[in-house]
Amino acid sequence: MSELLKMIRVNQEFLNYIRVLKSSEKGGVIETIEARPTERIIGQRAPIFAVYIVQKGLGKCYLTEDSGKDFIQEFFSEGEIFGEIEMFNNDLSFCAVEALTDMVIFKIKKEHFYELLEQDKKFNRLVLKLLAAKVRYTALRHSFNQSYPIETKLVRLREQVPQLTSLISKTDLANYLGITERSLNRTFNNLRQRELKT
Amino acid sequence: MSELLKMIRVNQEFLNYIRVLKSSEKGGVIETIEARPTERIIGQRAPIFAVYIVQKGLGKCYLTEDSGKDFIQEFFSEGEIFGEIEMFNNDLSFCAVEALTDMVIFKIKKEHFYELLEQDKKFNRLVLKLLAAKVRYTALRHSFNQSYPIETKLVRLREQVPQLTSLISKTDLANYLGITERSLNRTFNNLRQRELKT
DNA sequence: CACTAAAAAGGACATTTGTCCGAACTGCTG
DNA sequence: CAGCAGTTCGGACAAATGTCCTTTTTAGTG
Repeated sequence: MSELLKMIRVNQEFLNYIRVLKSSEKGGVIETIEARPTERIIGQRAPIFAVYIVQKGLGKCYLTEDSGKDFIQEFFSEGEIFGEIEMFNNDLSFCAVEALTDMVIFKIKKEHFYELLEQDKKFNRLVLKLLAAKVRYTALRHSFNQSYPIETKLVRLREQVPQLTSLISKTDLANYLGITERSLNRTFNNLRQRELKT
Repeated sequence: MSELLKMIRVNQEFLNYIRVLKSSEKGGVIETIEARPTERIIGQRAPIFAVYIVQKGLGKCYLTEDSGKDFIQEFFSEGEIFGEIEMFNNDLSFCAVEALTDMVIFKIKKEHFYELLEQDKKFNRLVLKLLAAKVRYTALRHSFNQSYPIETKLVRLREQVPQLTSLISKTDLANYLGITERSLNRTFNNLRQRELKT
């Protein structure tokens, strides 16, 4: 469970297999692109023509509500895929994806993605698996987020990611937790105070 | 989007196809079971040996946090599948599923589910599609839930499900929204007050 | 129809979180 | 190093939500 709730998503197994494919005779369908920090790779409500798999670096997947608030769904890193959700129901993207560090990303065009799904059993199975993991992760996170006070959430994050605040800006952290920066700061202070006393 | 955020999940397309399968020569692998209100179909943290598809009735999928609070992930009705998430990663179930009304449910054992995935392209595609829809739904709901006050959430639900309170108990509603019953009542009262004034 | 036990609702107060804005800090530039 | 612009932080107050427990309602039962 703790593994599953990691805030920074990775999928080494999938990445490995993409690399295998890339160096096979069919590897031509797998392109490589790069992105610099703050660069937007896909936009919210945009039509999607390819899936993307993170090879290196860190990105965020977030959506902007009508109220103007941003909510971060996931931070993803090595092996995480995005754009695939939209492929299956021909939907517009519900998240924007933006680079936080320099990123290197595999890109597979829609038609080739479909081909792989149909013709490559292992690929198909890995995609099923990763979708299931995303459902599970998203559901558990939602439940956790609703059920505990901010302080508990922060403590958990820090346990997972010791370099938390150096990796991720406070604004992003607040948007990931669905709270304001003010509340985030306050909670950090409370924690610090309490830790000093012991 | 409004369609996607329906609180009571259905999947007519999938149900239709299961019915087709059921009356095909391979239909033997699809069993039918029934459940009465309050009956638990799968338990939290239990190993799962089959997937289930709702044919009729209403159920809830919820998980109990360490704190003792219940959080309802979904209400599902016709065509919704459950137990499939656990199949792919060999996990224990993260939700319990319980009947709210009389239910009729298709049941497909693990090994037959795998067979179908491998041998039936259409089935495979439908499962991919439905997993993607679940990710999308879960993600959008989480974001919405974090971003708006209780009142907004309640108003939306009532628009969707006019018979809201007769269909679903207040306790369940509160657990679906991740709030206490007290807050739910208060919000209902506020709404009522305001509506009387106009 | 009065009486009671159980369930649902609501009052009073505490706590948490958000909003608004001024104070403190940072990194430039002249 | 003074002065300034942009950014971050935190104080003061407001609003939302939770906790606890009493009151009210409901649905039986003799």
